[in-house]
Formats: sequence, structure tokens, C-alpha cells
Amino acid sequence: MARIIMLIDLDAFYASLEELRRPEIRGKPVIVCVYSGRTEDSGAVATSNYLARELGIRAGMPIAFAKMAAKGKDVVFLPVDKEYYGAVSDRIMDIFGDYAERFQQVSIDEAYLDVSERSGGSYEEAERIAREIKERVREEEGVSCTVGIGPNKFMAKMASKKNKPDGLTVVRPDDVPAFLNGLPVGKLHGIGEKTAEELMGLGIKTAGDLASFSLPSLEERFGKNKAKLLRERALGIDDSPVEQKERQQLSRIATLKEDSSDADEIMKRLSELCADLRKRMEKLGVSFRTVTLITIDAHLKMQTRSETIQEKDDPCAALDNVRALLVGFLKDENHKGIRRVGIAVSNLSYKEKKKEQKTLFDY
DNA sequence: CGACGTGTAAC
DNA sequence: CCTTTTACACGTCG
Repeated sequence: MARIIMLIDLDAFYASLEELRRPEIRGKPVIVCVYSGRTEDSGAVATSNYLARELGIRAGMPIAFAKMAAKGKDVVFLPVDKEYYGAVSDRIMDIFGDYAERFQQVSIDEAYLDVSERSGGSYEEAERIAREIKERVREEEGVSCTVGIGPNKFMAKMASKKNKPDGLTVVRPDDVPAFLNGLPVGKLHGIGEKTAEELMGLGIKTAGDLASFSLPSLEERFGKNKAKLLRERALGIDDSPVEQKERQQLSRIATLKEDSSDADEIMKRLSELCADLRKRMEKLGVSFRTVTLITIDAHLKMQTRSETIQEKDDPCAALDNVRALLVGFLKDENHKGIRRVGIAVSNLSYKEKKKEQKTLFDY
């Protein structure tokens, strides 16, 4: 059966929430940042509102660059408050849940809704539902969102990119080719910088080029699986279901005050991170079997060392294993120093229904 | 096949 | 002078 899928994206979510709770900053460019604590301005932009985007300030940009771009302007820099945004997000996701047969939260500010039945297969009805959701979110939480509607998740996502913020774009099955064909391959969701460059090298500039490129040649370059994926993207095909997935991994990374290769020093930081992870794991009711040490050096190269051990529910109980991984790493990679360190746990098992684990798992 | 490490991508 | 978190695919090794 044909499906109708919706992707809802909360507009400049962090910045919008800051504007809501701080009326005095409304009407100004707002930049919400992750400060690393290394120097005054080290860190990166998490989200900027649309006024800040007009100044060229975007997510991912170093804070120092953003400050340059903002020089002389009346702009507001704020640190992220993930807990607060998460609480609001949970409430909004609950609203979404009211309208969907199936629901999939993909991040703190994005979710897919399968409304095939609810809409009775009608795109007009799906659009009406979208308007109702937008209105409720605005009424109840004061933020705007952008909706894309299409025959699958990929097309819903592509539709949503068309018109932001506060947008609503519908792409019917018949309109898919016209919608995609002229787009540069790099604009296709799931095709990043590296892949786009490789495609360029083959003379493939647009989705149309990609759709008509010989499959065997694609397979030669990218392997069977990725070639298939690329072709499907170009054609707007995506059969993946809307379904909430269980978390596979939790991690926590931090930037060291200065580059270090001193195991004791680094372990101090790692044990703090473990304590943080423990809290999150308790909330979710999970245990793990694999622990991973994450390191990032001065050139921002990331490396990992992991070990699978007896099942544990407290990452702090695996700190000896982490230390061993770290010592081994420092030995065989004789580094100038580590800039950032982190720890991840994976190979998770979920214990019985922990009571009310937040919206994610109510589905 | 499971474990491990890297690369790519997105938010 | 460069953040954080997660997922997934793929190659390799034993």
C-alpha cells in the first residue's frame, strides 16, 4: 500500500526556546553554543536563529568565527541547556504521537510520522493534519515547525528542506521526479561531502544524472549496497519503515583543558564522564557489554579502542578496562597529546520496562 | 561469525 | 584554532 509520511522539524529549536524564555533577546540574532572551556571562545555553534543565519552564522561553526561575523552587531551568545530543550522536546513529541499511527523521533528536534491511515491516503487530508499539528505546537509550546510530506521518509525529509522556517511542503508521488531531477547530488539527504565529490568525479552533478547513471558502474565505485542506496535516493525511493529504534550506544566526550598524554590526568576526566553516563543509563535501564575509549588528537583525528567484557550496568565499574585501553593507546600511538577524550558503551541490553522512560520508548 | 577500528553522515 | 552525540556500513582479523 502507498504510504503518506511526514517529517516535522522544529525551527532553530534551541534558539527559539531561548527567545521564548528570555523576552529581552527577541528580535536579535541569537547563537546557542557548546563551549568547550579550553579558552574563552573555544567551542562551536549548536544552533543559531534566522537573524543570526543572515549574518552567515551557522551550526557547527567555531564560536570564534561567529564572533567575527557578529562584530559590531547586537547579537546574543548563550550556552546550550540540553536538559531544558529535552523536556520541551518530550512534550512536543507527545503531541506528534497523537496524530500518527507510527512515530519515529530521530533527534531532539525532528520526527517522522506515518499518517497513511489517518489521512485515508489523501495528501489533502495529510496537509490538514500537518496544519493542525503546527497550530497545536505553536499554541502549546510557542515554537514553529516545518513539515515535509511525501510518499516515504526520504521524500518527506527532502520536502521539508524546501521551505523553512514555518514551512509546509507536499510532494506527491507524481511530483517526485520533477522535484528531484535538477537538484545537485549533495543536496540529497544522506549524500554528504565525500560522496558528492566522488560523484562529481564521475561527472554526476544532479539527482537526474545519478538516476540515469549505469548501476554496474556505480557498483564498481561504491559497492553493491551503497550503489543501490544512491540510485534509490536519486529516484526518491525509500522503503524503510517509520519505527522507533532502541538506542544502540551512549557516549560522552569532553575537551581537555590542554592537550595531554598523561594517563592519570586523562583518567580523571574519563571517570567524570563515566559518572554522567551512569546517570543516563540508570534512567534508561540499560546495561552494556562493550566499552570504548574515544580519543581526538590535536589535528582532530578521532581514534577508538574498545573491549567487550562481562555485562555491567555501571560504566564506572569498567574504568580499569578503560585505563588499560588508554595505556595501550598511549603506548602504540606515541602521540603529541590528546585533545579530547570520551567513553562510549554499546552492546546494550534493556532491562524490564523501567517506568516512564520518556517518550522515546512509549511506542 | 563476533569483535574491533575507521569513515561517512546528520543533527 | 576546530563541539557533541549517534548510527551504520565496511574492512579486517582470528
